[in-house]
Amino acid sequence: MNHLNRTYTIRQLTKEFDVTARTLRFYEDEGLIAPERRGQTRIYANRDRARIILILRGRRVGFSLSEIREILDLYDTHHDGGVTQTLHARKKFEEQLHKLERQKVDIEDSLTELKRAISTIDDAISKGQLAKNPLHQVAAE
Amino acid sequence: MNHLNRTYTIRQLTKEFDVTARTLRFYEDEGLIAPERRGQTRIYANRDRARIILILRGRRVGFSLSEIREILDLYDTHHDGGVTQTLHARKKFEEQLHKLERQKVDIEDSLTELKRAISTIDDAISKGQLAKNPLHQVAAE
DNA sequence: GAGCCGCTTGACGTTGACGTAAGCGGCGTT
DNA sequence: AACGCCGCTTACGTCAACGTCAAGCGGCTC
Repeated sequence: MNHLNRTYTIRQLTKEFDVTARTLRFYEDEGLIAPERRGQTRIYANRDRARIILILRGRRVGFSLSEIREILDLYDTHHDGGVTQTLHARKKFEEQLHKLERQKVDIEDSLTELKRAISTIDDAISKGQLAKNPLHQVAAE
Repeated sequence: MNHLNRTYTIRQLTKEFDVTARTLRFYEDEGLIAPERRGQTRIYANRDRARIILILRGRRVGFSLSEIREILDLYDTHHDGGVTQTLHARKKFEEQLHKLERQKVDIEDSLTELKRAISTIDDAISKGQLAKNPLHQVAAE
C-alpha cells in the first residue's frame, strides 16, 4: 500500500524517464496526463507515472500521441462505459495489436538483414581483405 | 537475368508501394535514391526499387530518413571503402541492431499488455456484464 | 493543332512534437 | 534582502516529412 500513494515532482520524473519538463507539460496540454496541483505546482501520482511509461513506450514503438491518447482513453473508459463502448474498445485494442504484429515482422526482417550485413563484413575481414590496408595493424592492437 | 534490368516509372512504384510521387521525389532530393533520367522523366531501376523497400520498411520501424540514409550509405560504401570505412560500417550496423532489439522488446511488452486488456474485456463480457445493457442483443445477432 | 495526360520543377503550407526565451512567484540559504 | 533554484505560463520558433498548389514541358491522339 506504500508505493500506491506516492507522489512525484516534475523533476523526479524528467530524471527517471529522461524527458524534459516541457515534454511532460505538453503531454498534459494534450490531455494525456492530468497531475493534481498544489497551488501552481504539479503533483504527479502513480497513475500519472504509469501513464507516462505507457506514453513513452508507445512513442518508441512508433505510435503518434493521438493514437496513444486513444489507447489511454480506452483503458479509462472500457470499464465504466456501456457495452457499445466496451466492444468498441476491444476492436480498437485488436487494431493496435495487429499493427504491432506487422511491425514486429518488419523488425525481425530488418534484424536478419542487419545480421547478414554484419557477417558479410566479418567474412571479408577474416578472408584477409584487411591486409590490403596497413591500418588493420592499428585496429588489431 | 530478366528482372535485374527491369525499369519502373514513378507511377508504377507509387502504386506498388502506396506512396505519392511527391514522396519519391522527396527521397531523391534527400539523396536516398538516384533514378536515371530519360529526358526529364525519372527511370527507376531495380537498385532504386530495392532501396525504396528498405526506406519504407525503415520508416515503419521508426527510423528517421537521415538514419535510413546512413544505412543506405553503409551498404554502398562498406564494399569499396578501406578498412576504416568497413569497421565503421560494422559498428553502425551493430548500433542499429541493438536499437531494433530494444524496440522488439518494447513491442513484445506492448503486445502482452494489449492481449491482457482484450482478455479482460472478454472475461467481463462472458461474465454477463453485457446483460446490463439491452444492446447486447443487437450485438449478438 | 488543341486538348489532355503524365511528369517535371519550384515554392510555399502544414502537422506533430516538442525547443527556447522571457518574465513572474515562491522558498530555502547565506 | 539578495541569491539561486524550481516551477509556472505565454508565446513564438524549429525540424522532419511530406502536402499542395502553380506553371510549364513532351508526347499522343483525335
